[in-house]
Amino acid sequence: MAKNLLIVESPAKAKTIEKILGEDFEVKSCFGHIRDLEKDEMGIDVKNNFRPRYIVPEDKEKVVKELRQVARKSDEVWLATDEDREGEAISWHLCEVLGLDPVSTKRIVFHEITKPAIQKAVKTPRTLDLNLVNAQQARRILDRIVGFELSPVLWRKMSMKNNLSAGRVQSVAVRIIAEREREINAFTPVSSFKIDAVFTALDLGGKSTTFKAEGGKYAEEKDALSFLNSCLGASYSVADIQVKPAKRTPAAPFTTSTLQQEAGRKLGYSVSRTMLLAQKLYEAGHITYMRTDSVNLSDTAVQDITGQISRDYGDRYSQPRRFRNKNESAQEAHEAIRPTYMERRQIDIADGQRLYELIWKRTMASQMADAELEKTTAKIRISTNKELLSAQGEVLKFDGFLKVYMEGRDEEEEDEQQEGMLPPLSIGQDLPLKEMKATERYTRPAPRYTEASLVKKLEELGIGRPSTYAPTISTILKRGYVEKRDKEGVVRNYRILKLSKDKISTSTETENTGAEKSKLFPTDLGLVVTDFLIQHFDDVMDYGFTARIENEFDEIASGKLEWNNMVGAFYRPFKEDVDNTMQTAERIRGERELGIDPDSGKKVIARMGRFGPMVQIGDVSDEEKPRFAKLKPDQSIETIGFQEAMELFRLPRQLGDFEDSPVTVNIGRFGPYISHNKQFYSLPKELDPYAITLEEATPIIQEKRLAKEERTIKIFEKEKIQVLKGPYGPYLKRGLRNFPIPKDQQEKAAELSIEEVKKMIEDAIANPPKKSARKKKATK
DNA sequence: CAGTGAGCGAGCTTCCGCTTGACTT
Repeated sequence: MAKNLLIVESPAKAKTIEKILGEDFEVKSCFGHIRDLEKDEMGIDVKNNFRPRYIVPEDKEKVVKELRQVARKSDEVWLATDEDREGEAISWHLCEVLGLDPVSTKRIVFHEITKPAIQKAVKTPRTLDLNLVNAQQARRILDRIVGFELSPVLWRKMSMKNNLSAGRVQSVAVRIIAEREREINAFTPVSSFKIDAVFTALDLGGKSTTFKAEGGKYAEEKDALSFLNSCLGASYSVADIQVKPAKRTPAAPFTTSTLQQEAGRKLGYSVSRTMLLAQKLYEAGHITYMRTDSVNLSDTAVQDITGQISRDYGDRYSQPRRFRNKNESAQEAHEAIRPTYMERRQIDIADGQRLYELIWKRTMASQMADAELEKTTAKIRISTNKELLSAQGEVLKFDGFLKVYMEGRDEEEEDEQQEGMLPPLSIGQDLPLKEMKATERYTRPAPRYTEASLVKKLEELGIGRPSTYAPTISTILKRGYVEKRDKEGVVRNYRILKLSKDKISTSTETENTGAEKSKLFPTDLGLVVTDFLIQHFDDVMDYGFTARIENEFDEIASGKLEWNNMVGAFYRPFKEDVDNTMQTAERIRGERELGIDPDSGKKVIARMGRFGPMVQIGDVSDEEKPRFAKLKPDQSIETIGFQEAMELFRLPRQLGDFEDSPVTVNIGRFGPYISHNKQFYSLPKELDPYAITLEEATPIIQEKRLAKEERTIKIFEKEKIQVLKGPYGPYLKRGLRNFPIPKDQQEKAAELSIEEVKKMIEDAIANPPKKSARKKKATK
């Protein structure tokens, strides 16, 4: 048995370190936190100065048991958890659980897993920083208080009884989405007319080529038109040329958040997919740790990278750089995300190759030379007019880092101006005009968030940590506060005024606008809950809340503040808000009045109901019962109009009784249908669900029933299994699902026993058709 | 693919951050 036990957080790290340290050390991993607050009564003894009650969670018992065994047999235990607040706390919990003295136990840290770094760390151990541990406890306890006090408020005040939750991170994440949505809803596009002209000139080879120049913007069509009019009969010449050098600098190597953003933009991955693949790459030893907020590269890594650049592209392309973190809250326990060996281009993980390549390129580019450009601006004079047109061109003089990598762009950063090449021009040169246009362009609202741009925003606000970005998004989706979906655009007209061959013509064109793919939309539930939380807990919902408490955690870490005092100062007013809200606030309904129903004279309101967003005519206090209608999936309490709401009450329609049971028409997920006696009959396309009568409906029911009888071979009433005749032979139906009958037994379908049928269904479930086979069919 | 939508009240849910497998469909 080794003399020393060294404990790290990650098992992948443990393996490598054990090789480096040799026989004197046994290296074990604790798999992150090993203790957490008990769930009963928050796990906090509020009256006793917020004394926390920690327990070892069930899934960590095995790990702790093993660590205890090894620790007992070792002479000395070394704590080598990550160098940040959480890591320090994990080490402290290890002391508590393993019976080590927190004042004398050896604590070491390293930022890279190389032989010299680890040997140096072992030579210079320190002891636990208990102030830092206390800062972590304050963080943990405060998050528990916020989450476990706010969530029950929602359970009490929301009529929807699914498991709602609120917390310092998730609730602000939903708020960001909600506010963007309202910004978009409130946005009114303003149009203006942008002038651009196309000229012809000779290129370097003496061939005729065209280039574009831009003019001014006009708010009104008539002003744009009068400008074009003023250009009739004009001649054009180069008034001025300016050439300026410019450069572009590579982006820093990846952190968790930038990797998630870039993988989203370039590969279309969700943040959880990115993290899943990155985890695989890390475990296989291909990349450094994937949950980090540091842009730092170790010295050995920089050597490896610059060496690779020189070999691949020559010394001119190599330019070692140090990147600094913008974000002060970065805790820098790890390096940036980079390949462990730059010479490795291909990896054996099929799914991970594209992500690996992205990381490889970004890492290479970060240590490469700037790209050098030459920007040319030419001013073009109009003989009949004082205005100048401006043409811009860009020439890449030296590609530098662009040789391997170009950072992707978010929608909001996109500018419409794209710079191409300009032909050689000289001052005074005459330019023949090919055409000039004034195109109507509309202002656009800020785009909805993608998963990755939400992560970016959260990081900017200092909310959440690399290990929680992906889980936070999963949580707000799972709770139904937010949905990820596409939105179809709407068609809009725009005007074009064109000057060509000294004549002006006008036309109206159409464009599709507002279409979005895979974006985050708030649900009515998300909007209503966010409003409620802001109304009653504006401090916690504030975008600056996390930053403010982080400052206090830092003060605790530096010994200037007692953690219990800090938590107490937050708790007292917060708890008062919670108690007041519990007692006084009404049920959350998110109510909006839409108008008055002309038939009954009663109020029409949209609100949140027991089963989700709904419209209601009248009130429960009225003599007559109120009428209710559920909103369709694409409708929202926030935006539904009166007419649209009233439409919802046209269905379902009761047509009358048939065979002593009511016949009802409605529109379902798959189109209009009739329901009768718990059976559904779809409506032929030519029949209008709003106009169909009982006389028209009954034949449909009878026909379908007849057809069904003809198709039925056998029914097992008790088990609700049917044997049916299909176009390809007999098959089984249980509930809504169909199951095949094996070919050799199809002939005796009518004689099948219940045991045989049940077995067939079990077999079919156990051996589902292969995915690839189904996919092929679907794509055909 | 129904209709439900008030309120009562068992017994349930919930946070953030650190780590991976062991599960099922």
